[in-house]
This record gives sequence, structure tokens and C-alpha cells, in this order.
Amino acid sequence: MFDALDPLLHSQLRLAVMSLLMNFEFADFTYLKEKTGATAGNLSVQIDKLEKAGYLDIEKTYKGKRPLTRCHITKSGINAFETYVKALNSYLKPDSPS
Amino acid sequence: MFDALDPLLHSQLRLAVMSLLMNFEFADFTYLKEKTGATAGNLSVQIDKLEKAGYLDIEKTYKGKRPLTRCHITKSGINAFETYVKALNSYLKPDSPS
DNA sequence: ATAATTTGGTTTATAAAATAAACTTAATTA
DNA sequence: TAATTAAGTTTATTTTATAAACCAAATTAT
Repeated sequence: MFDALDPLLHSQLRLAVMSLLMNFEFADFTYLKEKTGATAGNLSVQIDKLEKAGYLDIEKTYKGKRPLTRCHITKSGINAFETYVKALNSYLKPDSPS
Repeated sequence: MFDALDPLLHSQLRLAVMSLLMNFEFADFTYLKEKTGATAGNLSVQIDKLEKAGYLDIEKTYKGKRPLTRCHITKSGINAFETYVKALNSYLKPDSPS
């Protein structure tokens, strides 16, 4: 009846991050922070979780002398996002009684 | 960019309950339990939260001699569900970069 | 008759999550 | 050289989600 919702994606901030990465493939920490409106701390924690799940890669480099954290979605992340969207539809489109 | 997601609805079990109630208007506790696969305890807690938010009414009666808990969605609940679905779409349909 | 099981829940305890606050390090500006 | 800003990370706190334990009454088995 209802598909399970991947708990890693069923989180407002992590979903927003993944949604952005579905668009761009690459996004910097500060860009994600601006677009999502998250605090830096929260964003840091949540992208770490997504990385540990293998949904995105975090690349730490430098922009000139300042640190630059760049994220990009993985194949597995794309797959998870698409699966999550499908699962969600079982909740959003209530259909005929069984 | 991203609309806020009503935290009361952004929960797998509560969303499933509301989704069912969007179909039926009325549903018994045991029916919701079967359809969602939730434990009784969890379901009890979650429908209480939905009731406190005014998203559904809980009517406690009897079916013969056994207790019968019947839920039905309120106007406010329908509205919240629809608003939630719209908000979610801002996450699910990644569109053109700003 | 009474003991065990089932039904239909509620209450309580625990584990996990989300989030913000505090902190760090280095660069820049006053 | 002192203060501020940038770019994060770590830690602490508050909520949540969830299951486990419990309860009362009805039903079934012995």
C-alpha cells in the first residue's frame, strides 16, 4: 500500500540539498546554505550524513586561500532520490479504496 | 525556493494516516493500523498529535462491547494536506537554475 | 468456573534526529 | 593590531519516532 520512505531523504534539509544537486550535479557549501536557508552547522551535519550514505561526494579544496567544500551527487544518490519520489507518490495520490 | 514542509505531515506514519483519510473521510483505528503496518502504540501517539493539531477528529465509541476508535479528517486537515503536497513539489521537481 | 488468549487500545521509555549554539582557523578590513 | 568576516566543524539540546510494556474487557479453551 504505502512504500517505505528512505529516512535519509525524508528530511526537509537533506531533501532540499539532494533536490539542488539533482539540478546542478555540483554545488558549493555556501551555495547550498544560501538556497536552503540552513545554518552552517546543520548543513554540515546533513551533508556528512548524505556522504556517509554514499548519496553525494564531498570534495574539500580551496578557493584562493579560503576553504571550499564542493558537493556532487552520486549515481546511487540519483537513484535514491528517484526511488524516494516514487515512494512518496503512494502517499500523495490517494487512490481507489482496496 | 523551497517551501517549508509542515512537520506534522512530514512524517511517514502521519502522512500515511492523512493520505488514507483523504480517501475515506472515516477510518477505524484497526483499519489504519492494518493499512499502515504501524504498531498500535505508534499509531495511537500519532493520531493524537494529528488531533491536537486539528487535522482530524477522534470519535471513541463501541462496536458491540468492544471499543471502537474512529477518525475523520477535518477541513483544516484537508487544507494542510493539500498545502503540504504543493510544498513538496518544490523539492521533487527540480527546475531551471535561478 | 477459571485460565489463557485476543482485541483494542494507552502510557512510558528509549533511541535517533533535527537543529542551533558555541567554537575553530584563517583571512580581511578598520 | 584589533575587530570582523568567511567557511566550516563539533557539541549540546530539544524534538521525534518508535517500540515495549502495560491495561481493561471480551472471548475461547480446559
